Amino acid sequence: MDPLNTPVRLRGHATWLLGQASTQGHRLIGERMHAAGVTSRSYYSLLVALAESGPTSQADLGRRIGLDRSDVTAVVTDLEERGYLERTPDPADRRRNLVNLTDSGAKFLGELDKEVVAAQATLLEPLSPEERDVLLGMLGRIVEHHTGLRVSGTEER
Amino acid sequence: MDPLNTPVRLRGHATWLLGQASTQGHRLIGERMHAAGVTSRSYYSLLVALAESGPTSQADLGRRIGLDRSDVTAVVTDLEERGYLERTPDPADRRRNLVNLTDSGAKFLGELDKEVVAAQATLLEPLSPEERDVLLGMLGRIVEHHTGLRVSGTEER
DNA sequence: CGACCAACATTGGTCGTGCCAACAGTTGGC
DNA sequence: GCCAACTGTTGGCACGACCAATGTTGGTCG
Repeated sequence: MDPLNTPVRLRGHATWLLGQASTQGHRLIGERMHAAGVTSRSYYSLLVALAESGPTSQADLGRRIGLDRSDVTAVVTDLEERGYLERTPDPADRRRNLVNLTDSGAKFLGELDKEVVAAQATLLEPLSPEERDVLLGMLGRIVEHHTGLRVSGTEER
Repeated sequence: MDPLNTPVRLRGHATWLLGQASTQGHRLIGERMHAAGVTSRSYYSLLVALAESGPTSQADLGRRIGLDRSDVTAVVTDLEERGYLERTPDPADRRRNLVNLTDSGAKFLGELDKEVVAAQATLLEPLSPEERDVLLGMLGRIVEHHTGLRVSGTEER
């Protein structure tokens, strides 16, 4: 790519800028994740969701992070083989697998988390702390508006 | 996806918000493009680049919009079959194809442009005009910082 | 109680996009 | 005149998103 000659009309569109910025962010995260031994971002999302909710079914995990059930199966299988989580049949509902985060899984998530947070800082480097807040706020409103998700305003007060 | 239960830790990350916002933007554009008879965003990018530069080689087009030479070939072939552009061998350099935008191609680009601009407005709906400028400015700085592209500050002065 | 529909986990497949490798033809510099 | 670099083209791989079918279990309604 030759960024210096990108068409002016493209550079001015919000969708193009968002796509570029998103790509850069995913690139930064991808590099750090790969160094930590993980190839896909889904792994991190799934572990985060699991840590936040406690033991849950795979379907629930998938719904919360926007991952298809079939893909959840693959990720869970891989993470289970690494010893980061366990599958146990739910005694209350034998259709479900109760997915459980192990100690080493929690530790691994901690490492990934450090990488992810560091990637955020690198991505937002050219912005001041105040600007970063403004940016996150506006992005949150956009996402909220188009998905129904409540992103901002939940932390404080 | 169940956006209401997305893990809090994910929702706060800039990369996640950017990814979601970018996805929404691409979805909006995709819908409108599909209605206009085009399946991929590359078509629009390529036509824009071509309109801005005048007749050029395929390699040049690809470099400017970040598309691989092989993929450029496919898009150009398709657009040529639709009559939106023409391939003519460059007499000055027989390796190259001079790609030329036809009248109907320019007209088609005009239609696509309307859709794309409308999609921007829909995406940024929850933001005031001033906020949109701020957002585009910050995104531009991020992209510029990580790619070397000069996005902002070129129009005015 | 039995019949029916919905949800679960799993397997297997499709599709779009980005990217790389190889190729033959061509150019320009040394 | 030679060799490195470039061009367009074909073919392929990888990855993510997505969908369909299957066997199993849960809940509901007659």
